[in-house]
Order: sequence, then C-alpha cells, then structure tokens
Amino acid sequence: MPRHWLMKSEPEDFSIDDLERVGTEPWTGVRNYQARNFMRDVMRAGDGVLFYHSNTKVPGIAGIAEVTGTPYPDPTQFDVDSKYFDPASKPDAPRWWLVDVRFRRKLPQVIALDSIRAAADRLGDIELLRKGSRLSVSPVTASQWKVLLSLGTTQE
DNA sequence: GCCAACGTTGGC
DNA sequence: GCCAACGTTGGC
Repeated sequence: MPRHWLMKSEPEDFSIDDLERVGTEPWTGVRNYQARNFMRDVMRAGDGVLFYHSNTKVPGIAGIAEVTGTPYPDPTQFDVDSKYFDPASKPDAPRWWLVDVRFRRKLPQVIALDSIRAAADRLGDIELLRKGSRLSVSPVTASQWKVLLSLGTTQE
C-alpha cells in the first residue's frame, strides 16, 4: 500500500514549476538524519508526495508528485564543488540517501499554510503543524492526505 | 555524557 | 531581515 509524504522545497531553489519542467528530479541536499531515514528506509515507488513551498511569501502545498525508482546515495555528498559536499561521507559507506520525485500535477492554487492550520482539528497530529518543526520530509496519513487535498478543491 | 556555541530552517 | 526553534559539533 502506497504511503504519503510531504516534502518541502524553497521555490527559489526548486519549485513545482521546475519539477513540471524536468519531470523527475533527484531529491538532493537533504542533510537531516530523520528525513534521510524516511527516504532510504521507508519510501517506495508510487508513494504520493505533497510538494510544499517553504520560506516564501505564501508557504503551502503547491502540487502533487510521487516517489519513483529506489533509494540511492545522494551524489552531491561526494561532489567537492557542491554546497552539499560532505567530506565525512565515504563512497563505500554513504551517509546521505535520496529518492527521485516525479511530477504529477500542479494545484490550481497553493493550499496555504494558513488554511492547513485552520483545518488542524481535522488533521490531528501532523508533523507540519508541530511547533518548531523543520523536518523537510515527513509522513502524512491517508486521511490527512484526503483532508489536505480537499482544502484545494473547497471554496473557503 | 553534558552542554555551550554555532549553523540552519522557515514563518513572519 | 529578524529570530525562535532545532540539530550538530566539540571541549571538557
């Protein structure tokens, strides 16, 4: 059974429009162990992804994507010219792993963090709304997925 | 193993 | 641009 996820990206770096353009993108640059563990150990091809725009004027869910392929080591950790280079990581024991993310669709309008917060009672415990949460890859239950997407089709 | 210092995230 | 919250590092 496919799982569901929320993945954050700063649109200035990589937006839903960028994903639509390229089709599939390796989710490079995650340097948080919890987020890595989700990608390396739990994510599987076909899992649904809520593409979230963070650190922007109207933060919120901008589109839908999916996990594709199988997890593999993040190549940027070995690239000395990358800002994600990690000198402590060794090729025979990679520290950072990623998955590829494939575009599904863009939402007609961003589901703003404000309206997500307004639905907190229907969402229950969700990582995105935890105080101080900064986790860039986090699980979403099937029912939370439904509630979140309904926010995009309802007139508020 | 503690914890201060530091760097980063991300809403505002 | 500010800054609270968080994760990591490293001295002890």
